[in-house]
Amino acid sequence: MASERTIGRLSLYRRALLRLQVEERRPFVYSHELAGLTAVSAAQVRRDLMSIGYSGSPNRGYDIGELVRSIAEQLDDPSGQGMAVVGVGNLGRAIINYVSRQRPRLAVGAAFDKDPDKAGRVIQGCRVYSLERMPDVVREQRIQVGLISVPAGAAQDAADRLVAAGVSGILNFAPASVHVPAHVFSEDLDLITTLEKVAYFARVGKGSER
Amino acid sequence: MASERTIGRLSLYRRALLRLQVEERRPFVYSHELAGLTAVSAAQVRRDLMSIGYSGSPNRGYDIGELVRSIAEQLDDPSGQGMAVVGVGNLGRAIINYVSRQRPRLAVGAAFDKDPDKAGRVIQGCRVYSLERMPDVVREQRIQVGLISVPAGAAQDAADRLVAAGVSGILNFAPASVHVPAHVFSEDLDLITTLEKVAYFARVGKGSER
DNA sequence: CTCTGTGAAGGGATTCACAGCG
DNA sequence: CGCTGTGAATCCCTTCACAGAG
Repeated sequence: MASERTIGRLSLYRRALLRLQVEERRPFVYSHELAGLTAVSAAQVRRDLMSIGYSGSPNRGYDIGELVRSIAEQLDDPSGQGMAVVGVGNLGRAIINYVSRQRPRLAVGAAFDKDPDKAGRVIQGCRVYSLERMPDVVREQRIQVGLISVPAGAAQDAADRLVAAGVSGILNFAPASVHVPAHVFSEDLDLITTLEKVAYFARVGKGSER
Repeated sequence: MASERTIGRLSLYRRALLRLQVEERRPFVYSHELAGLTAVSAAQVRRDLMSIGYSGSPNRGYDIGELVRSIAEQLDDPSGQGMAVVGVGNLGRAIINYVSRQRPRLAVGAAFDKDPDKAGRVIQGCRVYSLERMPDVVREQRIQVGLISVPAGAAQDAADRLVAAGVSGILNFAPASVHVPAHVFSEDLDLITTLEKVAYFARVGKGSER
């Protein structure tokens, strides 16, 4: 129902809302306030909230508590979703670290690396397994999402193994696109490419977004 | 001239082309081959190349060498562009490491951290300065792009300092949107948000892209 | 009044589909 | 033939603008 862009923004809204709830003890927000906090237009915010079927009140705005619950109902799996990281290099370690520190509803439950020396270690509360163990571990821990942080040349193999093991979502940090079957969702998050884009617009100019 | 999306893909194409050039010694590619390597449609590839004014030949495809040069002409600053990282935590270190390992045309020339103990150290060939030194260092090294990898609460301050120091592009990894003046290009690259999006589509399904 | 919810309009980006060429 | 280059069509996303509600 909700589009890819909308889902991304819902996650953004939720974080802003939680911050509002904790820092100020505010019970309501207007669409334009939420917009300001997330660098999105007010009309866009209303559209997005409409798409999850949540309604605010014209004179008080949106009830923050209820809204957070509505968003959670969309985004979160009630039984929790596990994730696994493939590739425990610098970037992989930083990701594990970062994600567990932010404590979202998603936890990195396992890591995999082809280096046998790394297997058996525990990084940031996350055990490292050999690639061969992937099918078992993924099944046992009901892992649905795989993060790929291996070198470019190994990315497709990592994706294939993840798919074979049964994950249905992949976030690929490697500087190479991976191909997956149609039933698997995959997103490439390419640092170098993004960096080159920013450098380009830093040079030729093109106002910021919002 | 070229749109934001197109610029991102040009960077993608270049990387694929360079790999083709090195690994196979192929002189030409067809749009559909380049498309397969980058998870983009063939028509899209042709459109993008058209937008930078490069023309292929109907029977041999595109000359890889010339095409790489054409893309470089668009993307790269002939005199080089410097970058700086603000926030030398786990993520910041991984970024410095990762970027310098990939050796793109962009080099991280300096890092900044508010922790005085970190100032003076050198990480992966990159010196860490105190935040106060930013204006000088940015000017001296002609740094145009700033990467923000500080905690959410410090992101806007980091952005303000970077802008004041004179950068014209910001890539923000912190989980909070930053606001910058219109003449500065800024992109938020939010790991948690992206992760939640992948987890969502892993759960509810929605074929992969391409 | 100032807000929300939303039909309608607008704007981009992507794909279609085909002419033209070697 | 099979490819490129490209107008036209399509699709999706965002914004406009206003009715409706308190």
